[in-house]
Amino acid sequence: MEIAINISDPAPLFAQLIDQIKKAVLSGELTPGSPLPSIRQLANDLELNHNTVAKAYRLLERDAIIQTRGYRGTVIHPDARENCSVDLNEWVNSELEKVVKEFRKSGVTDSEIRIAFRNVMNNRNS
Amino acid sequence: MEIAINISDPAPLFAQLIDQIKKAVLSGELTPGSPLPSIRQLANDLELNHNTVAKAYRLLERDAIIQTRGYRGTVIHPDARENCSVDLNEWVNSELEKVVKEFRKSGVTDSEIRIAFRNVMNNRNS
DNA sequence: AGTTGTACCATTAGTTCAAATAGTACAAGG
DNA sequence: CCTTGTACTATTTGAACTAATGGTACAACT
Repeated sequence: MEIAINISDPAPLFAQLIDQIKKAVLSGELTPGSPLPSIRQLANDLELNHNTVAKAYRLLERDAIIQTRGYRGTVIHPDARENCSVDLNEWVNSELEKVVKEFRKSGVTDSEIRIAFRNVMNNRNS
Repeated sequence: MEIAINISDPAPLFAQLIDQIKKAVLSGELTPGSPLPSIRQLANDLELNHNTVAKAYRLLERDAIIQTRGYRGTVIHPDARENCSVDLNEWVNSELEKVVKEFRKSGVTDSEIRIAFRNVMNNRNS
């Protein structure tokens, strides 16, 4: 499979990686069980840092699009195709939009919302 | 009434102002109808910018703790005392905490939550 | 020995935002 | 004329966060 990273693209590199692998899954180029290049190998080919590739792989595995098997390498997840259309980020987006809309309607300042958000995010027990 | 601003206090100046006026209301030092110094006057006394004081007054009026009457000055709101205990910020905080907790439980990255939040806040139509 | 994913730490550059200051301007009174 | 609250714009300072890089290390397997 071919992966092309565009440095001048404003999208983050790890996000470009995720997008391209998802597209390859949706197009059928990658099917369940298909092996993916190892993190270090891909990082080397694309001239990226291994941590950048690892970040993309970590997120893809969380969304059950790939499966990492440790020393046995990484393959496409059995349910990859279905999970490609489940966008966790869209869910987060719409949930946040609901509460923010309520806040604004109640006259809460954007600045206040941001401060409250920062408080919550700094609480590891949330 | 006496207001003391502490520059070395990490709390923002406008927040210190709000706190002190609220305390004065709760202690009974300021009762409904009591006049407050004008924005420019208070700014001058405390050696603050008038915009900083105006910000505090704006928020106090939104929470119905003071009443601004334009050229007739500013006074304490009739329901000031009751409204001092209604903390809008705490409501915002707990609402946000609920959704963030849900996100984290679903494995959403803090970074992803922050990005989604930024998106929502930049949408004026939320 | 070499490879796998994973988990750290530190650092750099760039962005975004909050807080505060400064200045100007307006209408409505006194 | 002076004051009242209000509403802008612009700017500066500092903090916080992201993305990405670089480096090191580990256990488990070939």
